[in-house]
Amino acid sequence: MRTEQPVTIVTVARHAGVSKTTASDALRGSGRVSEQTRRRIEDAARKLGYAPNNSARHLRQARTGTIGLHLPEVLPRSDYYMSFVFGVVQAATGHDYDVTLMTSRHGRGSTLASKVDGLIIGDPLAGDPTVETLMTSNVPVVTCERYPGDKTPDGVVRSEHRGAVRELLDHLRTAGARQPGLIVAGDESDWAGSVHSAYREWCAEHGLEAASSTVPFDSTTDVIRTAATNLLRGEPAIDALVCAPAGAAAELGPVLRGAASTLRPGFLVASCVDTPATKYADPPITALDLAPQTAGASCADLLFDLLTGAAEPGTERLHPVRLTIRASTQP
Amino acid sequence: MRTEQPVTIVTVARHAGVSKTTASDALRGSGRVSEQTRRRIEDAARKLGYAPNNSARHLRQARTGTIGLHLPEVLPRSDYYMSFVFGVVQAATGHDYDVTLMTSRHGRGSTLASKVDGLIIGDPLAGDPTVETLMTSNVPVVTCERYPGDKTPDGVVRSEHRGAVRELLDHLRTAGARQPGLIVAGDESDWAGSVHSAYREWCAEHGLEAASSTVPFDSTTDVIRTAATNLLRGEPAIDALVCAPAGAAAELGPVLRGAASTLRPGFLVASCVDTPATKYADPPITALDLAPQTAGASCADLLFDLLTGAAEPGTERLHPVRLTIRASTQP
DNA sequence: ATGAAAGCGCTAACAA
DNA sequence: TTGTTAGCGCTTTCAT
Repeated sequence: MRTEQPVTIVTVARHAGVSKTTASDALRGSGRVSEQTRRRIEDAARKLGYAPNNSARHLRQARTGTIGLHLPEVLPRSDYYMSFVFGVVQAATGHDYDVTLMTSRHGRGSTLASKVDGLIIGDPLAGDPTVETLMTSNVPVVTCERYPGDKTPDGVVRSEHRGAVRELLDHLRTAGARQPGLIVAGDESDWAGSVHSAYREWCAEHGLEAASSTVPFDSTTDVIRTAATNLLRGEPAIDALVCAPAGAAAELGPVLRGAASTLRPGFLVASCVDTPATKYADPPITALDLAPQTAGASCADLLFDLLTGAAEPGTERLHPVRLTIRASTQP
Repeated sequence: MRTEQPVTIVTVARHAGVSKTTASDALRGSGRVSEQTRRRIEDAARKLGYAPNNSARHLRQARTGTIGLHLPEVLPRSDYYMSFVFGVVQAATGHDYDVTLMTSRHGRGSTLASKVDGLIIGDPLAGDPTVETLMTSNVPVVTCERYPGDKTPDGVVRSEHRGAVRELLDHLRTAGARQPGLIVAGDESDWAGSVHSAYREWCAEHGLEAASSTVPFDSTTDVIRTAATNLLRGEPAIDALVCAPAGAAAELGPVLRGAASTLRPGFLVASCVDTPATKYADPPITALDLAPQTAGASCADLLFDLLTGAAEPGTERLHPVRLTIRASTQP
């Protein structure tokens, strides 16, 4: 039965014998009405099954109560993003905001951003036209990791990837690795760029030649395996492999088993992104835990602070990353 | 500079020298205005950077232009859901709907559903209180897979899992398996229930004793490995293992390598859900491709049809599933 | 402590 | 083909 006519705030007000205004104030707890009438109004609302009309509310308040979330459409190995999404939704919900998803399929034009109060962009890739459009919208934008393009977002949540990678490399060295190689995504993302340059820097400091292979951001396992195979073939001295695309290290099994027999035994493997796949690989893989869910929540919190004025435009917040050592780096 | 006053439809109308209504009609292409003035209005709109106010539009039209998407918050092995989400968003965007995510953290009460025109529930689990609330909302609901509770949703997109599982089992038999075992999620989800009962049925028809182990829907790899180990220990005759939780088969490596040495060689493995993890496991694992992205799109399409009256409440649409044979079942 | 009135931006109904 | 008017449901002045 979808014929029942909608319950508006006037319905409630009438039932409670008060005016629109009083009903509104009571239901939002503005502290303007007496305890007694407030209770009466709340009872009426509950009994009638009143639900506020958000379009009306937002029209009046000149806001939408919604934040947009853009993610790169990377389908393989999406545990990171899924956690990130849940983190954003959880925190946004806590601040009474809804979250609508915008992929790169959403139309261009500023129309996109006109429906939200703010935007969160997870891993903004340089050159993604949708991201470029969103970055120049007139609502506050928070990115997870810096945007490698011209515009600067209003807020950034980022991690000390450089330091974390160095820590990981130091650990490998301690574990006996002499020449670690790197598989890394291209420089479209700030994260991948940081990983790559931290690696090169570390190699230089230790008098090693950097041995890395760059793959596209959304590489499938095929591509990564080929890259690994070629890297190991081209640089026979490599005795440890660090893998930057999320969870991809876990998929290198065939390559590494082959390598372990032709190269030296005790070959080490590590990942720059921890996922269920790395945690439960055989053997479990040492990885950097990027805590995506907390990162997502942090983005939503920062955006909220920007919207309420609690944070200044230009704010950067650091999000902790933790090295998790597992069997794959314990020879 | 966020001080510039907003461009409304009146601004556009004034600039084009027409009335509000004409501007509105022109911009929405109602075919009421002359080609000439339409062009003039569109130019003005573009020049002014006009973007329609959705709250106002939706208030007027008594709809929100938004559909809610609820997913079980299953963090491990989330490739399936991520693809599903992108499918929903893509199709919804095509129909000019936004998608907002609702996890089980969203408050109870009908408030939840009052902000959307319709709901999509991916894998509704019996007993999830949020799902129960959503199911009794007064907007159309589409579920992916049937809801194992009392209420019936307005639309269902589902697959012939029973038939697919039988096909998979037949394939295993052809490949030489005499006694396939099953790891399956509990009956909170219709999908898991179907898989389980199809398995039992098939076993009965072939004069075999069903050897299955039930794990929670959101089991981590730990739990699944333990279940597999116990199952293999308890039923030594098992020479093939079918795994129902998404992608989990790929994480059974250690268990199966152990099994392969103590049990008969040529042990077969298959998964009821294809994911990158099964595709790129070592060896690649035979799996049922549930095509989650298309499934998501299908849900959004059905919901749209229900909203526009193009589909009757109670509609069920079938979504194809394909058996993908890989090395893990070719001894 | 409460009410009355105005108006957010838009579209549908009614005129011209 | 175009314009005028009313009103969606709500919150925010401004009065009382």
